[in-house]
Amino acid sequence: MPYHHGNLRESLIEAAADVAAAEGPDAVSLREVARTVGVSHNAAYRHFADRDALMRAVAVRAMTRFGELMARRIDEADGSAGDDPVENAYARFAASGRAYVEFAAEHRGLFRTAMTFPFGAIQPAEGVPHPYVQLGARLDELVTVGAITPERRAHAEIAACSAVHGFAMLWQDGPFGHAGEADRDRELDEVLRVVRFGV
Amino acid sequence: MPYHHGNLRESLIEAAADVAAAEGPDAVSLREVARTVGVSHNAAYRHFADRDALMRAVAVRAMTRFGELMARRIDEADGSAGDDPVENAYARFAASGRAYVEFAAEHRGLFRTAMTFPFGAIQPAEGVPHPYVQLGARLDELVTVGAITPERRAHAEIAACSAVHGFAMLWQDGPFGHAGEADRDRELDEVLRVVRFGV
DNA sequence: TGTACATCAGTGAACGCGCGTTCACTGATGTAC
DNA sequence: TGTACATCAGTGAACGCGCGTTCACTGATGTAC
Repeated sequence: MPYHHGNLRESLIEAAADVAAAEGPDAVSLREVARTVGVSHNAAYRHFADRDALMRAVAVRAMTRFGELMARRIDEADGSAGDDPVENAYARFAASGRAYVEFAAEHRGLFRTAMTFPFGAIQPAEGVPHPYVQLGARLDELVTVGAITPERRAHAEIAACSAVHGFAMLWQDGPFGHAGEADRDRELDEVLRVVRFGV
Repeated sequence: MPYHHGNLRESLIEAAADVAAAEGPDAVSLREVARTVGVSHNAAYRHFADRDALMRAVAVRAMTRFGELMARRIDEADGSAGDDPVENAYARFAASGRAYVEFAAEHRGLFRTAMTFPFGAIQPAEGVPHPYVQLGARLDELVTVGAITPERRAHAEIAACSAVHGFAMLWQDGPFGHAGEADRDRELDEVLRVVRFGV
């Protein structure tokens, strides 16, 4: 073990996210995290002012990764539904919802940590759009393309966010049994279908 | 302050729920709860084996109150939509969803505490049906009455639970701004409308 | 190219804190006779 | 009706623990001359 870790800041964030995934963000302690990384418990103070600063850093990383993943998934979906602009807008909308659930499931610690801060308190890194902004942009697109009326946009947003967020929460800890990734995607598609034909 | 409190068990549960509402279930400590109630910190051990037993008792109370509230709201909605059995079934279904959000909002501490236990681990008191069982019964009713097909029932349940649970979560801590009770009910009705016409 | 020195990134001991839990105890209450 | 005694419901001191944080320190690295 070299005296200088080399990448301590990043390693601490990662270890904190791991604890948060398993036991919740409240259970994260500086000492345990430092122990995991193999460093004395106050080496962390070289990189973070205090425990709260570490948790904020975890949340910022979460928002950044979250925003990146969503942008990528939306991009990948572009054009997948053919030439019809309405279908395309729906495909991009569905992709953003799927990315939401994917991130919550695969990066549980990051997601849960970000959720402990008041909404809007944590912004992604420079250049990465906030996930909720991206979701909102999908709805704007649906309006532009004539799929939903401007008056119904706000309601649609609330319905879409609720469904997607609730699904993400309940799939993991709730009554749905979290069978496998394939089942998850299939059920989520059904939920997104309900949202699409309900709005 | 008399030597015998008289109702210590109940008071401890209530105080624990209050802390859970404000700072989350993880932040509940036996000592603080006892302090709040005005009793020495190990008087609690007369009523609960340990901290976990207290939290379980809070969760059981939560499920019981939750189940009672939902049953009452469903009952109140019965007949409110006229004689059409389909409309009546939808009215009862919507009432159960509204009760879900109402409980999560007005009994935040109880709700959050119940949520910390794995799904199904906590049952309501004798004679009170579990909220999710009641929600399921509403869907069965919709099938019986011919409003949805049996094949779509499972999907409808997931969509309904997701939307309602997500709405409850996001209204409080999320981007929706939790304006007032009236706004909440209006928006929730919109979400329930989306679910109704989506399934 | 070598060396003095500032700076950076870590160590290890110590502090005070609130916590869960246990122990030995005491005040209040109910019941048998 | 009075009294002895078991039982119940509380008190207060103490223990050990892991935590966040601070302090004085040291090893490694980079840079000016």
